[in-house]
Amino acid sequence: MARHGAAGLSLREVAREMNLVSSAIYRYFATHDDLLSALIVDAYNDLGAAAERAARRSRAKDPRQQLQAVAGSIRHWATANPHEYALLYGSPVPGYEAPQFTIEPATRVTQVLSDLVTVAWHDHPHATSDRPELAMRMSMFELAALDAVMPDVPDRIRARALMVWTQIFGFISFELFGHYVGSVRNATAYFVVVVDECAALVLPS
Amino acid sequence: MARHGAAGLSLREVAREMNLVSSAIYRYFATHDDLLSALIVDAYNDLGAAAERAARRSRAKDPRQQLQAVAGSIRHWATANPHEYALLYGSPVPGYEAPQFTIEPATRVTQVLSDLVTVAWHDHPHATSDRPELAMRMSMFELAALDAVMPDVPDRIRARALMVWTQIFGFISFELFGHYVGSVRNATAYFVVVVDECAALVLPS
DNA sequence: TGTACATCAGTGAACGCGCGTTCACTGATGTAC
DNA sequence: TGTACATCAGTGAACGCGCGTTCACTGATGTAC
Repeated sequence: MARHGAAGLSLREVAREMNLVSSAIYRYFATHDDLLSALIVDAYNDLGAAAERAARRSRAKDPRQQLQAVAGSIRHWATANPHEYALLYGSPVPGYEAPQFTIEPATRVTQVLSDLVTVAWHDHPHATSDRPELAMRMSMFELAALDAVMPDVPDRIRARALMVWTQIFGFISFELFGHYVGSVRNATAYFVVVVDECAALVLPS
Repeated sequence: MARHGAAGLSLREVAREMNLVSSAIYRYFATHDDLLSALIVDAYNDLGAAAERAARRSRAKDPRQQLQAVAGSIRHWATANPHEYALLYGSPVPGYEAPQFTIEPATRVTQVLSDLVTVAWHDHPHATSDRPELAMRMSMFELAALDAVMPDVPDRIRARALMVWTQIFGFISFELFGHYVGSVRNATAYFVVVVDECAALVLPS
């Protein structure tokens, strides 16, 4: 229903994009925040579906290429839907608190990355490079939700998987929000290099 | 002048925080965008100064601890000034195009990181771990402004320095914008681990 | 098959609000002679 | 030392605009008998 207007933040703008009068929105959503939540859920599902599709299509390839495929699909989605991306990963909307039911769609894209790392680990358990200091520090912080997400994967790999997740979205945010202007000339090529460096952190070489 | 109101985006809000009537702002800034630019420049300088201070204070320590100090100071500033951080690194303000003179203040914090890597490289030129594939890919993309920034440092280290920069700000954005809720329990401890992993990428071990 | 009524999707006018911007003004401070 | 005038920092009312939200409404579609 609200699929068309996902670009804009304002209720009236969304209505306009759907060729509706502003009050007609209240037929579907009780309040502005409800509309926002629906847009957010829609966007998360759209992104999640894109990542899942990329993972499915690259299933036969080696883990590194799978990561490239998934990361590339995330970046591609973000570039194609910059407003939606900013809605999900940009500054939080002031006064808006995301309700519980937005969490599950948000985890879909994360799940894809986690599964990739988990499968790769199970296939080659000891093949990932490691540094002892990191393992030592692991008791200092705890990963909560990831307990269920990456079963049997050691904490140091989990910590790095979270880093990779951060790196990918940090890259996309920097690129879309203009912080690479003047520093990176070919963002697409640089992204491939970055993802490859990430792969070295969490995947068997 | 505008130092007090750096938290809010709206001209009237800034005026309010300075205990001024909204029209009084026009004594100092011709338009809303000019005010915004001034706030942005102020915030970049504030952040840059904090990072420079951290670098100066940790000059005697080893490169890894210097990186921890600088990264920690960036995160500390962001946590203490979340609105300013969002203004600089969150979603771009719609319709606002940052003028040229905001670029130089923006590079201050980057410069601190670059200098750190450069000095460490010059002290121990061959001590940084390396992977051949990365060096091969380097011809595919080009770093522009960094030519002047990290003299004599090889491209593969430059590429990683940019990754580290991205990782640090990606982390802070994820933390401040709520994407670690449910995944990371002790963000401070995890940040130390992440920065240490970053150090392994660009600094001599 | 035809009439009566309920449901549904959307309209259009109106509200109060905060916004950026303008404009004529006030009153304090500084400078000239 | 005192008066006259210019400069300066800020006031306060007003403007048009887009916003979220309300409310009574219209007209098409579906259901009951």
